[in-house]
Amino acid sequence: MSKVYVEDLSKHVGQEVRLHGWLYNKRSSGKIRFLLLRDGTGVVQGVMAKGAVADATFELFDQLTQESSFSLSGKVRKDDRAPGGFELDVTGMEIIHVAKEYPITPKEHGVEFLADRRHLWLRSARQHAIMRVRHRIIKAIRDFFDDRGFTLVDSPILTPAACEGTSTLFETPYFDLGSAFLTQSGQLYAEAGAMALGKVYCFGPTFRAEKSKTRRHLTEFWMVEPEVAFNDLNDNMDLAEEFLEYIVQSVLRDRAPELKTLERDVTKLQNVKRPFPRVSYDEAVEILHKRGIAFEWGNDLGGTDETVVSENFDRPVMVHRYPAAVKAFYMKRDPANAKVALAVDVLAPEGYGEIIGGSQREDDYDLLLARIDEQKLPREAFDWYLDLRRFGSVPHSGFGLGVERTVSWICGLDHVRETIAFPRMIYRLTP
RNA sequence: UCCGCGGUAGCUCAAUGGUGGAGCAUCCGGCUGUUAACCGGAGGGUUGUAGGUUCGAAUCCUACCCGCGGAGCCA
Repeated sequence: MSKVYVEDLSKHVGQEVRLHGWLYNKRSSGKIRFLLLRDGTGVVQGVMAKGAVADATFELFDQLTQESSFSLSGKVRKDDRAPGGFELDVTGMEIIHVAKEYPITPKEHGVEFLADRRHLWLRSARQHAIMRVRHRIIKAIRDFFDDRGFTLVDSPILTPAACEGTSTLFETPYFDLGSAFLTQSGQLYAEAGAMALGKVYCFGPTFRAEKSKTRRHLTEFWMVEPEVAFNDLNDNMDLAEEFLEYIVQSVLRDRAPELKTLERDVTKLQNVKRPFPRVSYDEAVEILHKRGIAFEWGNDLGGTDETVVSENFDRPVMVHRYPAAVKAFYMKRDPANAKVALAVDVLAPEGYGEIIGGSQREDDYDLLLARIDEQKLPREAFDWYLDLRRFGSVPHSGFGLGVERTVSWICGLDHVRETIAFPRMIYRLTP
């Protein structure tokens, strides 16, 4: 008898197969009994009628508790009544482990209760779907860059100092060298990589010790950061929109059942095609003023400001040329207007906010050094970074995409805590 | 750090000054096509903690603890 997974049942109609999994739920109508087997690839209902299986097998049903592990053998039957399209007429069952009373019932639960049991919560259909979409997004990210000649250059997680000098970092003792900090961005290292390999990306976890308490923040999150030598801001925006289109269309193509489980309105995702609207910060401020928002030129866009701007478009919008004062020291100023930086943020639709932040980098040694001094950053820490402007400096650009915010947007979630298996937040370090 | 909301059965909630309830989960019984199955029955409580007001507090007051959401910061 062949050992199969639920997702492959369509290839075994009429055959006797064996499945291994966990009890998702069971129902009984006396002499006919139904059990839902979950194996990680899907859920299938096994049907047992008294008399059709050995009495000993029929009675095993009573011992099975929710999430008990067991194997089921039976004949695969196509059945339009089944949500997955197939059912199993059970011929045999073997219990592997009888689960203790399972805390997550098929009814509603609060976020704290579920978060405390995140290791079990992952077994439920919704979380399963989110993890599958997340994985597809990450695969799309890697495929996109790999297919376009980028080289993966991983940046260090332990770093000697702040990359941007603004965020609060996690600090840890580091032998005789004092303190190390968990990275908040791999960008500076990616720039070094781009000068060596042309087109690179780094992809890893990043850490922010800020006490943010919102639906868009985690203290540990994943970020992918491409960096390309000889790309200017426009090239950077071209890359960003092609990238996002590729991710969204890949998920739409390969994860339709999961999006359905999540009850995601996919028509909103189908719009995500090039070209994306590009508005300058000045134009974004105009949009805000037209909506009656008292926004002062020079400020950064807040969460609600971003939502208002993005509501004007049916796909991600790229806002470029922000006031230099609110942006990082390494961003190049616009030659046409020294007050603004050649920066771009990509705002996701439906109020999901900033999912990409990027810029053309300052490639002039003297200007970069002046910025470092202006922001009172320690020169020594950036000496290696300045080397990139001493030895064959070139125009270059890149951006960072926040994986969790992207997953949250594509899945239509209301909080990023569900986008990663074990979220780390200000008041949560477990499980 | 600031602002707002909340904490009652294992879970989700009701009870707003007068005998703490319901649904689900658990246990027992019934049902040959159930889809968060359904029907009948049972057990299950120091109402977050400490103090105060009152004849009487889940309910009103004070402090603290914990959580949630938002702001700032950012992806």
